[in-house]
Amino acid sequence: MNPDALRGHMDALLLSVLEREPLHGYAIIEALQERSGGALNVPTGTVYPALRRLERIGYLSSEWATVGGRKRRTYRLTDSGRKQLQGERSAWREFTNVIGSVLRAEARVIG
Amino acid sequence: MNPDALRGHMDALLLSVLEREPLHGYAIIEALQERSGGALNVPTGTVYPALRRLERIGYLSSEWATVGGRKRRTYRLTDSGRKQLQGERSAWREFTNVIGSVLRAEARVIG
DNA sequence: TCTCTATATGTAGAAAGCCTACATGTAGAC
DNA sequence: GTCTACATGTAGGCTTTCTACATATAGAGA
Repeated sequence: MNPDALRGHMDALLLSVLEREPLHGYAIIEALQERSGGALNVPTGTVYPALRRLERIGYLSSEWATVGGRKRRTYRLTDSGRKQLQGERSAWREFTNVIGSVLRAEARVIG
Repeated sequence: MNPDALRGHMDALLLSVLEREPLHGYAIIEALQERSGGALNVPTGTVYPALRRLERIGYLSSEWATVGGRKRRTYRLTDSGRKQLQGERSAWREFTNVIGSVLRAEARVIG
């Protein structure tokens, strides 16, 4: 998949995988792979800065934990983030409808 | 619609509106508005550079014409561009499937 | 005539976000 | 001792879209 196509949809993906339960960055990357059937391989250089950005905005909160001798920063959806996720979902539906309507127009006559 | 969401999909949109017939830039902008039900208002500063880029790549060819005293640069799909459009369409389907599968996963248990 | 709108193309520079590449460190298997 | 999986992070580059501006003709209407 063209990686640039993700632009502007990363937030929706991250908020979405955190909807069910809090996860740390590495687990988020794995969750994206699983849920996408292996299609999404988002690099760490994309995920970690994005998570920090979402926390700065207020959609996520984080706390450190040590599990099996390894440090994890676990992210959790805030109320604001949960609300935002709803907005992202409806924006996604609108987006696909709009682009889809143009791509499917093909030889159809408009007017 | 969040304008940044268009990133990476502009090419598909432009190639798509040129599939039926050659059009000049201004008409392309109008066609995008019509086909999207008014949702797509792509600024000239986006369209004109993008068209030149697509021509440089080889997906489009262009020629000048004068209609009603006004100069138009009319763009037309090349064979390469027509082929690319097919690729853009299947990439779009894959893209929506992948993102959609993550966004719809919600409370569903994976595994 | 003057003005305003629609038609028509284009550039410069900013903004944003995703990517590549690199840096660092622990745990456990072999 | 080495290699892989786990785990987080930064710096800088790259691409593309956007905003704002510049330019010009045609035609309607006052």
